[in-house]
Amino acid sequence: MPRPSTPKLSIDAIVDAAITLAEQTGGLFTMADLAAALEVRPSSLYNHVAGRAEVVDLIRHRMHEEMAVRIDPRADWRTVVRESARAQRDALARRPWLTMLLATSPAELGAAASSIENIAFVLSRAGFRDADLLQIITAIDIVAIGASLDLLSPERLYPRDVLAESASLSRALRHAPRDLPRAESAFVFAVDLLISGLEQRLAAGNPPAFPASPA
Amino acid sequence: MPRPSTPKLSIDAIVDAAITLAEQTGGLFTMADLAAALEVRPSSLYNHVAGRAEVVDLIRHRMHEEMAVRIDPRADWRTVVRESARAQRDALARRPWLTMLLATSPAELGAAASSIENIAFVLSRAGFRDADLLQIITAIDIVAIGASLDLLSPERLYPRDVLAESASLSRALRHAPRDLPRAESAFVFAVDLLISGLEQRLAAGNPPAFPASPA
DNA sequence: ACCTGAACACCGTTCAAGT
DNA sequence: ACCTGAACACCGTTCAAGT
Repeated sequence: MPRPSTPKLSIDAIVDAAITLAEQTGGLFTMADLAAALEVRPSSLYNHVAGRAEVVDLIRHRMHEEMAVRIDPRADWRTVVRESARAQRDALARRPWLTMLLATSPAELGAAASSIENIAFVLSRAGFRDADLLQIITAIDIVAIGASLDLLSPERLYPRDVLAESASLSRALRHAPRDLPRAESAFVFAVDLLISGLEQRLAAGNPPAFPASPA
Repeated sequence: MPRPSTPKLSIDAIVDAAITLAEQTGGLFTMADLAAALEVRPSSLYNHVAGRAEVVDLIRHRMHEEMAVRIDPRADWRTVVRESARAQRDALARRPWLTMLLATSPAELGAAASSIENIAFVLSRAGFRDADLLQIITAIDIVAIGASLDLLSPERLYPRDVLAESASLSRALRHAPRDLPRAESAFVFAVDLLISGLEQRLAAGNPPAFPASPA
């Protein structure tokens, strides 16, 4: 029974199924699996999308929408930095294997632009130099992306025999906090370092060259 | 002429060719291409490696070796942090599309363990708490990995029409430094922020809870 | 021990045929 | 307009056959 009166497929349904599939299998989906999940033959998909690459693009677009945070332009800049890093990391952390899709995303940042505009506004008002704004925003990105990839690493990073010969390292591991997963607490720690560094930069009168830089 | 007196293939030759291929094509290699580059039929490869997955594992191992830095245990901790972040990012930056391989690497950190031991030693001697060492080391990782992925983003991130409506953002872009590529200067900036944050943490007497954390 | 050619299942994609 | 089945080129992998 080809061509039912009401279409079985839609772009949204395809993207939904692809994301669900990616979540279940851990990052890969085949057109065959995608078709099966939608109870359709593979060739039917091509009536709605140009190919697998377009499905990936659509997923990417969906993720960028998820990452757009509502930033209150009157909030404290520390809160804004912390919350935007958090929102971005959480969106990636929910599907860490898709981080790679985002990293290679060309320009696609239209959806996120309004939140970025707000971040830039808040930072600017807080007293940061125009010349630093892009770097600060990118630094937040870097930490969010790096932290979500870090999430793919196993909880125990070092084999036992390595630790036997590494006094400082094994001491570090023995004393590491256990209330949160390693990747989670490291993310919070890194963001706090970032904010603390920014505070110091503001306090130092916003120097053109970063004080710690030339060493 | 099958079976020449001297073998045409070796594991090292296969890994070398696979890396070269990955560099040229931008991250993907097929067994067919790999065989062709080695002037051999695809099936020959299976006399030396179990399959494509093992080649990927071998590449990963090679990269971890490259990332192991010689750390002078007597150096200043700031220098150590900066140099180890740099070494790790550069190794990834040379082949950014392989960063994903590293991110998912299970445990493989034997090769890097001695440099990490040295970093932990230096940080510990500088006065950082045992409970913070793993988080500091992971924060360095996060920035290095995030920065190398950032390298895959295009130089111009925001489409023109977006900028028209974003006053602060477009002002940020106009004033952004142009002496270095965006990804490069953002990496240096982020590492400097990290170090600056760590300095402040030391100066504050190494508080158990990070000062900036609860907000 | 190691290279080869033929074969397999699977992949993404195309397209004429149906309604 | 939209689903289908048959077909294509390509992929990773296996294996008996060669030396």
